Amino acid sequence: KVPLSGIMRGSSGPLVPGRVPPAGALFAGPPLLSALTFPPHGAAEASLGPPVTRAPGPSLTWRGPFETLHGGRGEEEEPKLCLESRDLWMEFHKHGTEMVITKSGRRMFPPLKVSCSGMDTAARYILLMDIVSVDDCRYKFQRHRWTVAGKADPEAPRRVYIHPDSPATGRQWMSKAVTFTKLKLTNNLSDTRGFTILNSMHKYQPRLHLVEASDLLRLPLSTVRTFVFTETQFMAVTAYQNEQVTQLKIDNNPFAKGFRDAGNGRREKRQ
Amino acid sequence: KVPLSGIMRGSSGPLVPGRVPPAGALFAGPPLLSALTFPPHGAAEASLGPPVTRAPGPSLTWRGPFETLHGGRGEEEEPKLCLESRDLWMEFHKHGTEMVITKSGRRMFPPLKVSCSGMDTAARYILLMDIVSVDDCRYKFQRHRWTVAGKADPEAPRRVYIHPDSPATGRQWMSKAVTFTKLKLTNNLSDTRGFTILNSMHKYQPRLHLVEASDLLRLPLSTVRTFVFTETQFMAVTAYQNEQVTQLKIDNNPFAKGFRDAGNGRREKRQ
DNA sequence: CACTTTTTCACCTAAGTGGCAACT
DNA sequence: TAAGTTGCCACTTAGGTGAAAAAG
Repeated sequence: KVPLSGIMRGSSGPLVPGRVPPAGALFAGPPLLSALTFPPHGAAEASLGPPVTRAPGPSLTWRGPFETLHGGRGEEEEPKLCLESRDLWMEFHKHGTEMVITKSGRRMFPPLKVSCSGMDTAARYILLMDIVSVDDCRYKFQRHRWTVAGKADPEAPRRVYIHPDSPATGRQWMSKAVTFTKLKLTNNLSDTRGFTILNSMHKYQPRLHLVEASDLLRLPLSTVRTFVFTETQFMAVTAYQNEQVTQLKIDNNPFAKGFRDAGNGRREKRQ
Repeated sequence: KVPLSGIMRGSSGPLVPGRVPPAGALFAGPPLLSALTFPPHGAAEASLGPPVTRAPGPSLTWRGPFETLHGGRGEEEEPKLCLESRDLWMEFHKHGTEMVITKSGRRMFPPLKVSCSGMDTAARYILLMDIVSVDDCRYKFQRHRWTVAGKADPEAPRRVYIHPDSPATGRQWMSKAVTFTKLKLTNNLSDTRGFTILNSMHKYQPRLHLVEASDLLRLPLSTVRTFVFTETQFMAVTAYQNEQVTQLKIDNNPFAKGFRDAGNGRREKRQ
């Protein structure tokens, strides 16, 4: 039970053989930066048809523009990401998920959580998340409904969140569900902490990007696979609009336990 | 004030240009592992003379065995690490610093904190910490004094703690003090979490190692510089022995505030 | 016995919640 | 006004303290 290696990396837990420290040198510089500047909604999805704004069926998974640069890998299995806690996401989704954004940064709830499969156990991967706008509209919430309230505000600076376990081997990614709890949302356009900047009252779609880090030497030709779970779409808000969404947050987020009723776990409907 | 890059790495804060994600591939495997298995106290310091067990003067800084593998860099400046909070360390040191070790892992207090200078702003470095025994003795605390109580117990498995910001550019290391707060000490020989394993009632010396990661391709020939601050030596204990040390901890560690007296910040001396 | 280690505890820090009043 | 945003609050989780008692 003693780890074979005596090397530990700060915040990422024990460093067993295969668990590796950061791979900076090859990652920096213009080539990768551009490779990581994933196309915005409009450009990226144009070739795939309009976005599924309301998703009645299961999630849509599609590939990014770089995937085609490498041909098929023959009989090799394809990496897959499966959304965890899908039931909870669907509960929110059917009411219209809302995520609070604040100046100081706010986590998402639920957090995006995926289980991985089909990866090359020995290959090294980087897992990224970004959030793109779903459409060109600004919304308002009136009479218990979201309605379009005009054209979208200017797009905020694009940010990419690299999962802190990156890079890791396929074996490690597949060994347990991967959670993006630490990602934070803000409406502060001049944020310097790397938080994801969104416009309030706009609709967004989180995306995950899987980058094969073994190909880092030949970036930006790396294989990049993009995964989209439409049931994770949400409206960015500075204060909750739909009180059914509020109640779902209170009922399911441990940090909001203080707002639950003692007995039945339900709060009296106010007003 | 807006970061130039929109890339953020999970737990390590914003990823500005030059702040890079992990560099795994080149880091794993036998060559580096052996390079990172720094020589134990006895072997490493043999050529430099006996360790300074009690340091009346300023810290001693010396270089590791790999440093000589690369010749001098001509007129280039040499990297330097300067210990922060030296006054506090000296307060502890003059009484004989003690650090508690537990099965579940305990932080150090004070934490090792250094400011960096003289680095190549563009080069990439990894900063490591390990803790080596100062001598071959087991100690006991009797009549308010530490005295030798026999020969040292068998050495615990050697562990190395990689600072979570690693690797980063010289510019980044030099931009603000670097703290090793998250390192944890344990006496659990079968620890699987990568904590640093120590023997209770033995004397230890923390060390910092600066590795030029630009040379990763040719490890283990990399330049490694080792820095030792003798005023950070400490005795590993499972319970504090010297009550003056206990009082210094209570007075200075925010987490121990509950044991401070309300008024004067001093607790009544018990028994 | 003498000495060291383990466990549990009250008390803290640090930070994630939605409510709400004040502000724009 | 009406709609949206901000700051502060009580409450929560999560985890870092030494004390004290219990155990070895």
